[in-house]
Amino acid sequence: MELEAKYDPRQVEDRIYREWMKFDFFHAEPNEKKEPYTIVIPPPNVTGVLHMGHMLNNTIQDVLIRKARMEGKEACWVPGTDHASIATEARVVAMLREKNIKKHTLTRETFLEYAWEWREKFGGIILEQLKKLGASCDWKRTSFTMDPDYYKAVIRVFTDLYNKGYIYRGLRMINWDCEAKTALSNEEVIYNEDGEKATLYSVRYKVKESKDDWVTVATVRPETILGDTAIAVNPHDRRYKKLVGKYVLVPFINREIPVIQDDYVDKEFGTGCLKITPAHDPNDYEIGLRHNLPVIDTINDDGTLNDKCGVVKYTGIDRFEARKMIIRDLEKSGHLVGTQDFMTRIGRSERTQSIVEPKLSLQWFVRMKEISGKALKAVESGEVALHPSKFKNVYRHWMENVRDWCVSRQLWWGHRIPAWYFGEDVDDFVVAENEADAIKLARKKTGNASLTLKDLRQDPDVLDTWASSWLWPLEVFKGFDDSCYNRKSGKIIVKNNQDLSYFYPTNVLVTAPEILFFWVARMIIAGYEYAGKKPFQDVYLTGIVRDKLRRKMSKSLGNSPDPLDLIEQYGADGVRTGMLFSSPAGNDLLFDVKLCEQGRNFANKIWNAFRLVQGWTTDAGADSPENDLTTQWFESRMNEALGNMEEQFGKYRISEALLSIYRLIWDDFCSWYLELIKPPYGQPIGLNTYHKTLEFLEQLMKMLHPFMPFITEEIYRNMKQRDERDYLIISPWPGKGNFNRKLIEDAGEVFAVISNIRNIRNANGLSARQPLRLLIKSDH
RNA sequence: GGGAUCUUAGCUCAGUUGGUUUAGAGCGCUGCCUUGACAGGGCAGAGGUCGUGGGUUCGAACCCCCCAGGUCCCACCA
Repeated sequence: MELEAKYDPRQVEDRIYREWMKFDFFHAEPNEKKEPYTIVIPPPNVTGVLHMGHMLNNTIQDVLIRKARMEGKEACWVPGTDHASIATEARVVAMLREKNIKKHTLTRETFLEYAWEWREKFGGIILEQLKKLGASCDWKRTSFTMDPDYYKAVIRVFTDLYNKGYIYRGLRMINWDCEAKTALSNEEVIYNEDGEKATLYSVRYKVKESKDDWVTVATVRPETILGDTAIAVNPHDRRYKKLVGKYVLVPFINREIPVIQDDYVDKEFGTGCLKITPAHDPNDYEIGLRHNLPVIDTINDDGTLNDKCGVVKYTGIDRFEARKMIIRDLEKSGHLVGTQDFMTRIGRSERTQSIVEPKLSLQWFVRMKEISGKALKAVESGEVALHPSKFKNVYRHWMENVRDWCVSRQLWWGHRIPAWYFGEDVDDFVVAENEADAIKLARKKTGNASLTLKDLRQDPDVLDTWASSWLWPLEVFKGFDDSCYNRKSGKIIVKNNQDLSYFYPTNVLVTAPEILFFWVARMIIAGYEYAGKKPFQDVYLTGIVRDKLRRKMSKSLGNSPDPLDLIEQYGADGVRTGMLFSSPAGNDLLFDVKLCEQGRNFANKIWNAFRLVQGWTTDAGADSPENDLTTQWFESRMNEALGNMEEQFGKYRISEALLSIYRLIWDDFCSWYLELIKPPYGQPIGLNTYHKTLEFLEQLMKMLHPFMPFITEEIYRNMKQRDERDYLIISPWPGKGNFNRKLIEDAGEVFAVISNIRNIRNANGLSARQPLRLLIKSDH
């Protein structure tokens, strides 16, 4: 067989992947004779495309799952996608806008039809891309967070949490996106890094029944003045002692509001007086609660002022336009006493970029403190181990200060909240898994047995995406299936079905630190709450993929290479090793295409080593004691490296494990071993040495396979005649072999001598290229 | 403001409980070699008072304190 001197991944990778698929090597089933090894993929956004972060993340998962598979474990890597409610809805809205269709002109049903259509069209792309990377996922288990069973599970869990008292509907200060008309979680609000320039207005309020006494406050949001219900000063501020208890008048409308004392107020800031607008500022809201202040909500959902503001000319005007008008009017009326530039941080919606308004709103919340206790302990005690462990501190800090989780989103794409309203009162609702149950409950609650579905209105909102993805490790194994939970006492406990009891808890979760709280912590909570068990043993937190200048890779910067282009150019093997060459857990990865080039070069090096060995002829008489010694040395060296790799894998030091095998192959095998045993051109090699060399090559391919699955499989299949189903991907991981440290050390000394000879020859202009054994003979 | 973490060769990072590390790797750099697997190759070499200043110790890159700088997370000031 004549082999090309250049290894071309394009002629190998797709073919090999199809062969693996043909024999169903990726699929795993409960098998009591084998130990399970499970990974669930962090489900990418269903409409997303592969980016460099995915490449890194999924390469690591594939390395781990392939190694486990070779170790004889029942290796199950569950793939899937996330419906990603906000992100996907935003994309569908944008797509419709291009067609000149506005979302609000559509019914919910029509909009969802468009969304599903969109999903059908683009939903599979990212999974196909993963196949290009070589991901050996159990595709038969592919899940989607809005699959019918998954949808049911999410609703079931919501209902259960409500029944247990962990979910409540409450008036809370939330971040409001006036453009998308939706609540945002804190995590979805972004702040400009350096802060932003704003104007701080000094506005004076007249003290009631005084001749010319005024109180001056500072504000950057004069439009909220009309919602003021108090002025607060610090209790220790002597300047204002005499004002406390008096009333001042709100400009324009002359509402009488009290001057109160609260520790929150900073004496040093501005004038030391703070206007209190409970409806439009979180801190003011808290102060309002403490002092029983009325709440006057002056801003509509779309950001315009409403009639509660009390001034007709501002009603219906957008808040920023109204601000301008109010400033002009304050100036005219003599209330504005000064302005100054001021650096502040302005929150913007991650999706729409519009400025976020704090707003009081009825939303659904999960009481996090009550259900997160076990999850905190699990990480503290190491029952769930974070890698690197420095994230333990971060995790603890967050869990100890966890806030209630606002789970409702004013969107259509997602799991619709299973609450039904039957009246105008805040308590006129029921929570149930389905309409039939809802009617029953509503009849009971109202005492009206003739109530029908028509009398009920389902909550229009959907659940936060994470309220579905936190069930991922359970529901991919159908944990909330009808047959697997019991409803005695109205509570749900996941019973172990066959898959679940075998594959759960999973072994490791590989994900980004940025979603440690959104997702990882919540999965741990859900795991203990519903299965009574942790969802995974280890959490491997990857770094962020950055460019050479340490900038985060992003679409807007245009500094992110297209992963598929990279694969086309360097092969999946090359890209995988490129990603891994520099990515210790938790450290950011400074990506450089040169690393992929290094990976591709490595593939080529291996290919040529194979080409050399494959071209040899053999002769039983050509074996020599020198060659025997050489094979003994290499065997030792190889086993030493294998031990190192095992150790590194145990600590999730994947890139170091790769470096071990990289050096073993490049330096020890190619540069020393092959050079030492290489027969003179055209001459045969000793039969024994030859067989040993093939054994070595095979073991090296095994050790490298998790990292570079394609080229190793190709060589494995081609190095000798094999059975139809004898593939490297399922071949056993090499057992621990002995190694002779003395032999390795001695060889090191010998090699140093040889290097020295080479140097001398080099200096004398003699060829250093000739086979090492001739070199040694001629100089000794 | 609260917390975490980092600072080792030109770059990116290892250095495990302080003593075989006279401080290592990969890439880069410099020089030399090149018809016999591979120029996408081979060999060799140069490069670091381990951020600053103290301290503990027989001994510190490693432990303690101070300072300087970087990164990240959380909260957020009208």
